[in-house]
Amino acid sequence: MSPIHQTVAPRRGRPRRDRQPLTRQRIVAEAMAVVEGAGLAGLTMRGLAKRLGVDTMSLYNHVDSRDALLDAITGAVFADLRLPPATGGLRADVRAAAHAFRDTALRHPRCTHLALTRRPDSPTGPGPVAAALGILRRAGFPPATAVRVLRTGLAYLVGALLRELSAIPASDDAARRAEFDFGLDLLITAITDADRDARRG
Amino acid sequence: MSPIHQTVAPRRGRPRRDRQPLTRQRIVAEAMAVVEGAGLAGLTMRGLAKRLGVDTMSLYNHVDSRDALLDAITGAVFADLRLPPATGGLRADVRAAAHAFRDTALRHPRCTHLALTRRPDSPTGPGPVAAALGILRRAGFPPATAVRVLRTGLAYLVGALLRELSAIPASDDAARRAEFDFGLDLLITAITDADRDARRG
DNA sequence: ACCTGAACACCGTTCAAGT
DNA sequence: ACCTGAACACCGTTCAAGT
Repeated sequence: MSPIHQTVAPRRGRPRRDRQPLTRQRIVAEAMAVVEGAGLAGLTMRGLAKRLGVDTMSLYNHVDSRDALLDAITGAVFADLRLPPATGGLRADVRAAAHAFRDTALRHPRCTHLALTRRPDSPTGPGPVAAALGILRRAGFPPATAVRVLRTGLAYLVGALLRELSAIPASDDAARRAEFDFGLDLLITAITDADRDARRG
Repeated sequence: MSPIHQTVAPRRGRPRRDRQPLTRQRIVAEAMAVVEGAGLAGLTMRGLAKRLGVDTMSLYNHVDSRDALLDAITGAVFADLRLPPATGGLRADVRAAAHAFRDTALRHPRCTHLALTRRPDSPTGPGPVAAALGILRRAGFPPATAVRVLRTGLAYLVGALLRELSAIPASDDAARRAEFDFGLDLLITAITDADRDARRG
């Protein structure tokens, strides 16, 4: 970032902010930066193009529309989610999965807010969903029940994170974390009890 | 609605869609109808004014901005929420409160989606919040715990309804209702168990 | 007090033309 | 294949003028 290292290659024609070719990936990354900095309303195709040193219409060679760009941001948020390897302990694994989700959310709060509130229902890619289902299946839940338990957990996650993401400027991380864990542990206890009951009877 | 009953009073000047004075309430009600019919993106100040038979700028005598109008819609959605009188049974009362919330949501799905995803954190007016806290306090939860339990329940509600509202065209009401109740009962069991444990130790 | 029209400063996107 | 500029059909909102 120091100016000393800013060796600018000679340019022909109109000055550009950079020489890298425009790609879909660069567009999405820059769009995410704009959303994090200026909010969703601050993301315009014209402003984004200017930041990339490109004509507005060039964006449309890589992205169908502003709406498609928002979908791409949503995809990028969830692509960032990685669940840790399962240990076999139901409580520990559910906790770890929920915290991995929360960590991703806190890494890009505004983009995650966007991702969680867009229509397409499945809030995560197939990878993490399969992993989370695996945790519940290994604990002994039959397939249909595992899906319902997972959906219940996702509902809590989405609601809790939506609230937390909106509260980020207002309250400190430790308080928000305690709040998140209270509800999470309540839910996990319900899940483990349901699991125990299912095994018993 | 029948044309027979459309007795149109004589008019002077340019034809108007109606003669009622423009009020904030009429603006908000019409805006909600637009959102339900055409989605949030279909709500424009210009289009809304046209529907009300009024110049665009007249809206600004009653509403500060489009954003303020969305806040007003959010308020109207939650104003529609009424919790049934509590019976004293924790499970029955929590169930009834959650279903009252869901009923309101299903009455205006798109406006509720808007309301649940807007930044302001408290998703309900003070009335229902106090009532819900009362249910938990009467069950024996100390004040701080009651607040946390309530927030956990609200997180589930918000997440579950957001998902359900997006699924409305796709799946039938009975299936969605069963899905909602599964998670709700799981959560209520966790709450009643925590309550029992708190009373015991 | 409430309503209006013109004007301002923006938008996303289509299209035909460039390289 | 990718980029560009002009143009189209919109936006929300300010402001000064009407009643």
